[in-house]
Amino acid sequence: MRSELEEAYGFLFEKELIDEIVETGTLKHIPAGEKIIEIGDYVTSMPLLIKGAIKILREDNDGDELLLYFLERGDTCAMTLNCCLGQTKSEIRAVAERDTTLIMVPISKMEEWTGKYKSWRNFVFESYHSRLSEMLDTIDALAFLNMDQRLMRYLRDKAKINHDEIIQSTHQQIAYDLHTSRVVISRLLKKLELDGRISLQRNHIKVIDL
Amino acid sequence: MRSELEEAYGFLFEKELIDEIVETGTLKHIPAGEKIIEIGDYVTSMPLLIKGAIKILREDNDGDELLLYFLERGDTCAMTLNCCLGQTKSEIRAVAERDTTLIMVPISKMEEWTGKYKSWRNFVFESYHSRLSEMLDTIDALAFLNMDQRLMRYLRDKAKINHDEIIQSTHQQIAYDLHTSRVVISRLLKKLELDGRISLQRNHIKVIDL
DNA sequence: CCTGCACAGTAACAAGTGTTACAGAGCTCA
DNA sequence: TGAGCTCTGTAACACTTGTTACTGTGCAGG
Repeated sequence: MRSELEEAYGFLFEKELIDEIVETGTLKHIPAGEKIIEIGDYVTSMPLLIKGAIKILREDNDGDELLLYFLERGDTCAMTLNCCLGQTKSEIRAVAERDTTLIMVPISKMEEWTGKYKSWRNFVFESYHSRLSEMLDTIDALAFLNMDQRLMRYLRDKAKINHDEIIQSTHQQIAYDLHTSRVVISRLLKKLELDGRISLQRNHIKVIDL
Repeated sequence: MRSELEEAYGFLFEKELIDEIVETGTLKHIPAGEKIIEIGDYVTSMPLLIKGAIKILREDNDGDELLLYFLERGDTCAMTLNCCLGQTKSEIRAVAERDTTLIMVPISKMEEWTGKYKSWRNFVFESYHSRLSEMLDTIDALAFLNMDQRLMRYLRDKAKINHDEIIQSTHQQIAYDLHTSRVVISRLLKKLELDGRISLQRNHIKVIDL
């Protein structure tokens, strides 16, 4: 655990803080596709992402979903921070995008470290900062982009987060993430293929030039 | 300044912190409609809202606007916090929705107080928390609501923030905030009037039941 | 009072997106 | 090999939203 923690966070946290994390945190492996946090869950520990990737989803009353953003190594979930500090239920769902390794830190330590370690404070603020930026990007996409551009952005992000130009998704899964219908995605993907920007196979998409 | 500060924040901050704010902060009055922060500005002090209301706008490359949310007394702008801490340019525009009074606190104090005062830390975290929640609401509205529902939500919020069921706006101004066209707003407002939910006059709208 | 302007109402049409329906292609497993 | 399933492609249509154009109304200033 220590070595993994040092690799992902060593340049951020001082040694004493790393020691405390190793002491109180627990390592957790999550296979791809598995749910990590569900809407309405009470969150009692905060995840530090060591390896893998997580996608954060919003859901409305009718069960319709929307992808908010992805998290990578070195990230934490500001939404979870939010819940921990506010002692409220989770407003979002978190799903492992790939096989993922986390360190779970009990929230009881949060307040203590925030007063004690400047590096921890900076990390928490930096997390909020990143997450606000990602939310702004999401809002921009929703407000200012058409579905074809949102789809391109999605494919770019997905290829990047998985370090793979082959995207293993069905049209239906993409439609859920973008909160639209499968037919719309098929239509637009076909158009992107005709434009030579992607190539389509059953169950996966190869990004060529987006 | 002290009395106003105590009225708006006294229940939050300890006396020593209030003293420091009084010492280093400057009071600022902004008339309704005036710009407070422009996109791209470097932000060097943090506003504490004493009186009035502010609206926070996002803009895309074509100059199209979108209202993100309103701020009221006791709020601060997490976006500004963001900029201060990250030393980056403002990603948003802030405009006085009504005549507004602020206390501007230089960012140099921020880091110091964050280590020193637990109440300040809580306030900053609480601000991030509120703003993330508002952003989530905005995303929900964009992703899950039709324009008629977004318009109703807008009118409700606007009436609430101004403590007035008369909304002093032209259709064009509303269209800008919701990032749509004047014709669309006129159409939907007329429908709301026919449903008995609002009444329309030149340059203002009266909320009846939303 | 008249002129000019901003604002609001409305129609007709265009574009983008969502829905329904169906067909065919590819995979799995008996 | 064939049955059953999932996934994809496509057509036809409906709905929401955006655009253009024109009209009328109310207000301000000369």
